[in-house]
Amino acid sequence: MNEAAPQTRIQKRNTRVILDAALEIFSQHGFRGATLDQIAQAAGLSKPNLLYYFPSKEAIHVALLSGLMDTWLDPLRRLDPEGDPVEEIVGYVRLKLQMARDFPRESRLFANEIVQGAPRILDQIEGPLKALVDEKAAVIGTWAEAGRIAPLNPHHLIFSIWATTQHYADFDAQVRGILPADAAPFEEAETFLADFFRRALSIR
Amino acid sequence: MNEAAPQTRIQKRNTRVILDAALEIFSQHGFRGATLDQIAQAAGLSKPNLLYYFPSKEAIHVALLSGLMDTWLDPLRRLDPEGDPVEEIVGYVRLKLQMARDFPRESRLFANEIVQGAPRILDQIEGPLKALVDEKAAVIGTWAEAGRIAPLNPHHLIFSIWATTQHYADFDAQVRGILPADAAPFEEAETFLADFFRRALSIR
DNA sequence: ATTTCGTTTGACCGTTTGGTCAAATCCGGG
DNA sequence: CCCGGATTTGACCAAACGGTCAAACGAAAT
Repeated sequence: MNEAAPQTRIQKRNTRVILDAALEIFSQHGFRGATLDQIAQAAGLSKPNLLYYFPSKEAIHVALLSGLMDTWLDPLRRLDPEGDPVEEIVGYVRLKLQMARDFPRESRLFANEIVQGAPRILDQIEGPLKALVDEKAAVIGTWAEAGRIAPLNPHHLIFSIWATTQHYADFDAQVRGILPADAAPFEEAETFLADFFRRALSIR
Repeated sequence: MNEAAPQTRIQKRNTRVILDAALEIFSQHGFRGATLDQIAQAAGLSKPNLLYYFPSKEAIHVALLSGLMDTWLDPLRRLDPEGDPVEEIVGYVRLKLQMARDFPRESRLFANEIVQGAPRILDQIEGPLKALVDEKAAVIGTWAEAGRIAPLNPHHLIFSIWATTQHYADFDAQVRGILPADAAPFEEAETFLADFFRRALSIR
């Protein structure tokens, strides 16, 4: 079997269906809390059929995580060293919040994994993720040194952006439990976070 | 059995030992990922002995969550309406960050629970937690209206404090994977967050 | 029509898991 | 020292779980 090149279109379709179902289940229950039967049912397939496309439960999980990592990092990659510093960062905040709104399952998948020590993706964190963050932190650092934004630790600034935006996906249950029933968390958050980061960053 | 008043001192000791062991295991693996055998071993007791003190695995989990909720909310309760607005809020940030540093297991326990939809504590969130947050948000709201801090949505300001501080406990694996090996995440975070919130809040 | 290869499944297996129970052990008060 | 209730445990159970396998099915090509 040629693993590098997935062949038939039915194979492509089923792996997609499986990964989507697995995302739904894993993000809701975590790796250990999810069962192959649940994933199989959500995918509309039988359990042995799942294991025809993926060798194990863990293989599905790993495939999900590494396949999603790129998408997840994309907004940060777009932070432009040539742009206006405050607008670039606030724009990144907005993009990240939109991702939390539009892809909450992906956010919770990572959250589940990292809260439990990131056993399956620690190497990806220490490798490509760290490299990208270091690169962009350096950009923000030069902005700070040039006096174009407030002098704040760039790495921790990035952490604060991740924390505040992903909060609305990962802790959705808490946010909605506290806000009034008719509130629109993500719309309110967009206004708040844009103001908030703009105030913290701009030099006056 | 009188449930309202735990009797013997051996009962008190063992329930404490069990809850501490359960905190360790649940916070590392989540509810579904933790096993009674793991908890029993961590507590130095046999599995049937655990179930002599608690009727079920879920009962241990619930006891932990509700017992910790009070402690967890204490810093917010101390936010003083009569104090200096910016200093009160920055002080709250500091306290919350210290809790993340000193009680990461508690933080991760809640994180695990809420990420998965808070099925076991949704009523506590919508009840006492919401009440306290609404009360303190109102205080912050009057500060904002009086022009003593920047005009920011109080509820979302509180969310941003929770998100940024708990991030260092819940996503510790990621933070340490990205920061240099010799970094001191919590010390850096204290400086960063104090500056950050002070800049965002203060009127200049 | 037959071959061939990709796909699907019912039945099954060994292990793990939460929980039970009767019997044994411990321990303080009389 | 003895008694009765509190405590502890080895043995056990049923269900759930991840995973296997041989057999059946499907469809396209010859």
